Parts: sequence; structure tokens; C-alpha cells
Amino acid sequence: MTSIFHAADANHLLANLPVAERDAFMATCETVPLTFGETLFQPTETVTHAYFPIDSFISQIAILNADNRLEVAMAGREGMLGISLILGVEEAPMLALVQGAGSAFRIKAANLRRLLPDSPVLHQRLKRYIYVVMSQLASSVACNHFHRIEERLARWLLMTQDRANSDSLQLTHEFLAMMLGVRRSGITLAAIALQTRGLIRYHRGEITVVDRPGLIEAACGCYAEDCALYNRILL
Amino acid sequence: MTSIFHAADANHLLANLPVAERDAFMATCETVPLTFGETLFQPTETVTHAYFPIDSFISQIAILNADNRLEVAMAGREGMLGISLILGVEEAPMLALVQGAGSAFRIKAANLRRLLPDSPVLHQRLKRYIYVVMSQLASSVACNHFHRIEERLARWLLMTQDRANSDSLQLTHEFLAMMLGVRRSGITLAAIALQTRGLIRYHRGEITVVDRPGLIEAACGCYAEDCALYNRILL
DNA sequence: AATCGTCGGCGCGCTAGCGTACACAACGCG
DNA sequence: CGCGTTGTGTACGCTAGCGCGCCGACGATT
Repeated sequence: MTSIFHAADANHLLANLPVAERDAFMATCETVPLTFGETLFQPTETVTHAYFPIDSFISQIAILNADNRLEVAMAGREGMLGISLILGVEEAPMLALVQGAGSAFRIKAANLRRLLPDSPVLHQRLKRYIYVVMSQLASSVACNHFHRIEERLARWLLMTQDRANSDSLQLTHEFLAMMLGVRRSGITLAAIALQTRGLIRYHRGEITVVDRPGLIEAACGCYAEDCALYNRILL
Repeated sequence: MTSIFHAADANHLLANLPVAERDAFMATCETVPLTFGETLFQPTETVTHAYFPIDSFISQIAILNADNRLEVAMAGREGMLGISLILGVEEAPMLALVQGAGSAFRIKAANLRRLLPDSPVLHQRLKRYIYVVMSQLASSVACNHFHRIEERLARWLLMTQDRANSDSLQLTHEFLAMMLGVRRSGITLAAIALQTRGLIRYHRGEITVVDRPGLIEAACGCYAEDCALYNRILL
């Protein structure tokens, strides 16, 4: 590799680590493909691995019961899945579903635990990431409570676009309804509104972001705040 | 002190620590009184202290804007305030308001930072507490979205009662409305319903829990799940 | 070219909760 | 004792979103 960028840089939490830490991590991790729809964690089950997405992304979904479920967090290249392990807990808090196929670095729980005491930079970065996720969860409580479907849909599309790194997303209204915890036809109405305003275009399971700045405008402020928080704490 | 219980045991996170860790903590902390309505943290401001409530309790409130605010977490004898410090971040994520007057152990940010590396039991316990709070935040996103006011009110009263250690709570409908992020008269209706069912009694700013088991029944399952999670992870 | 499953548009009646506003009762203070 | 303040009950019209269900259109398969 002649580039100054190492393969590990593909995940932001692993980028620019001290060489010793990076090598130690890469020596004990493996690269795995994740397929769309794959379940990585079931709530309360034991977490055996942590995942650091490269070009995949994962939805974390809170389940109240069969009919009441909704996405509360998303992990892509900018983050990780398996926070519990950093906190010394071996159970998964929520359902983790691969929402964007791709690959990820995967590391065994025991290896990660062994690694962290000797990787102060990584360890610190992961703890700060946990802070970001917690803060975003806190504001999501308010966002899901106060903001309407159209704003939340816009926010969700932006977050997904960031992680998918593409203007075109493979998503049905049905799926979006599950993510936002609303009715399918509620999504249809919101999507029509966004399309009419020229912000997105869609057709049978494919949504294209046409006007990203406009979409940011249409989204609730929570999107911008989430970005600002991430940059403030992790960059 | 002839009792086998030490003063530190008044906060569950500090109870039954190894003597060395307990002494180190108690040597650098102070006991402070907290008065009702006091603001301990403002969002994004620097956190100078962590608090371990003894018989006080503190609401953590997410603020979207002047009109849209709602409580997302509560810290009493069973927990702490100032999680950011454990994660190596010095800013506060939310507004922290004293909701039940009483006292708390208070420790300076720098002292806590210095203490933790030599206090493995406490450190581990605090990390596991963070996991509990995160999981509760995640399910709160869903709870606030799907459950109705009456169920959420019942849950909130139970959580408050646990921390206040009293059947009688000093609360106005106005205040409850702010906590749950709803209209004042929405609380009045829910309170009437609960009183009619003989679960609570209230009068001008004082609410009394009459039938706790019944109230648990009336609350959404989130209350029981929160308790179960706490016990599973921290006991 | 016919078929069939998936996806999206739409309608209908309904409910929870909103914003606003007013009235009354209890309490605290001078 | 009278007064203002605070807390609670209630009413009215309104909106977002629900549950349900139907239909048409698209696209893949054969």
C-alpha cells in the first residue's frame, strides 16, 4: 500500500490511530461481508462481536411489541456496533439489522476487551463515541415525540444517504414506516410532499435525493444538531 | 459508626465498594444540599462536578426549543449525574434540574478522573450504569412515541416515587406536563382517570400514590422493563 | 402475452392530543 | 377578612396520524 491512508481508515473510529494501536486492532479483527436484512444482534442476547462498518450500515431498533417497533440509532462508517462491550456488558440492548449491505471489520468480544487497555487512543475515542450516541438518543426521544413525519422522514433520508454514500437508496415506503414507527400511508403522504417540493424522486423501492440542501431545510433541526455534535466531540 | 453500613451506601452505585475505593472516593467528595428547582447542568456547558444523590433526585431534560422540552432521564439514589465525565467528555448533554430536594455526594471532575483508574470496581459499576441509562433512553424513544399519556404518567409517578421514597409527591399538573412533553390539561385528564380508578389521590400540588400495584398495572410495561434491566445489569 | 406479487395512491371514519380560553376553588398574605 | 395568586376542571374546534381496506400500476417470471 503506497497511499498514506491505511485500510483501517475506512472506518472513522479507526482512522489515524497510532500505528501500534492500529496494528494490534487489525491483527485480531477480520473483514466480513454483511448482507441486507441480516440480523446481527437480538435484544438481551449475548454479544459475541463488535462491528466497525466500512461501507455497510446497521439499524438499531427498539421493540416494544410485535406492532410497535422503531429505529433509534444507526451505525455506519462513522461509528460502531457493540457499544455494550466497551461498557463491560455482554448483552445487546436492541435488535441490530443490516440495512445497507457492504463490509465491516469484525472483532471478537474477548479480543476487543484484551485490546482496549493497551490502546488508549482508540479506547478514548470509543468512549467519546458512546457519549455522542447517548446524546443523540436523548434528543431522539424529543424528536420522535414533537416532530412530524415529513420532517423526520427528511432527516432519516439524510442520515441514510450519509452512510450509504449514494444519492439513490433502495427503500420501500413499507420499510420506512417501520423505521419511523408510523403507518405506511403516512410515509406515502410525506414522500409525496417531499417529491412535490422537488427534494426527492422515487419509484418502486428506490428513492433518490435530488436536492440535498433543500432536504436539510425540510428536515427538523435534529439532523444538523446530530452532525454538529459528532464533529464537536469526535473530530 | 457501629452499623455495618457506611454512609457511602446511601447511593447504590457507591454501596459495598472495596474499602480502599470507598475511602478514596469519600476523601475527595463533599456532601451538598440540593434545593428544588436548582439547575445543575446547562446543555453544552462544561461539567465541573458529578453528583451521586443520597435522598435527592434530578431530572434530565432534552430541549428542542422553548416550547418543546421533555424529561428523558432521572437520576436518584440508584444512579448518578455526570456520565459525560466517565466517557472523557466535559460537556453536559442536557439540562439537569433538581426535582426532589435533598443531599448528594459531589465530586470534582478532575478528582473523579484521577480516582477512576485506581478504582476498578467503581469504574466498572459506573460503566454498567451507563449501559443501563443508554438502554432506557432507547426504550424511552419508543415509549414516548407509542404510549399514551395515562400510561406514561403512571410510569413517571412510579419512577418518582421510587426515588423520593415517599407515597406523597409535591407536583403540579403544570410541572408534569413539562416532564412528559404534553399539555397541562392532558395531564389533568389522565390524573382524573387514575384517581377515578383509585390508584392515586391528589390535591393542589400534592399527589399521593394509593395503590402502587394497581399503578404498576396501569403503567406501560416500560416501567417493569426498566426495573428488570437495572437489576439484571447492576445487582 | 398472460399472470401474479409487490409497491404506492387514496379514501373513510376515528382517536389522541393540541391550542386556547374561561371559570372556579383553594391557599397565602397583608 | 378580603385579595391576588396558583392549581385544577372543562369546553370547543382543530390537526396529525391511526386502522383498515381497496385499487391500479409496475415489473419480474414463465
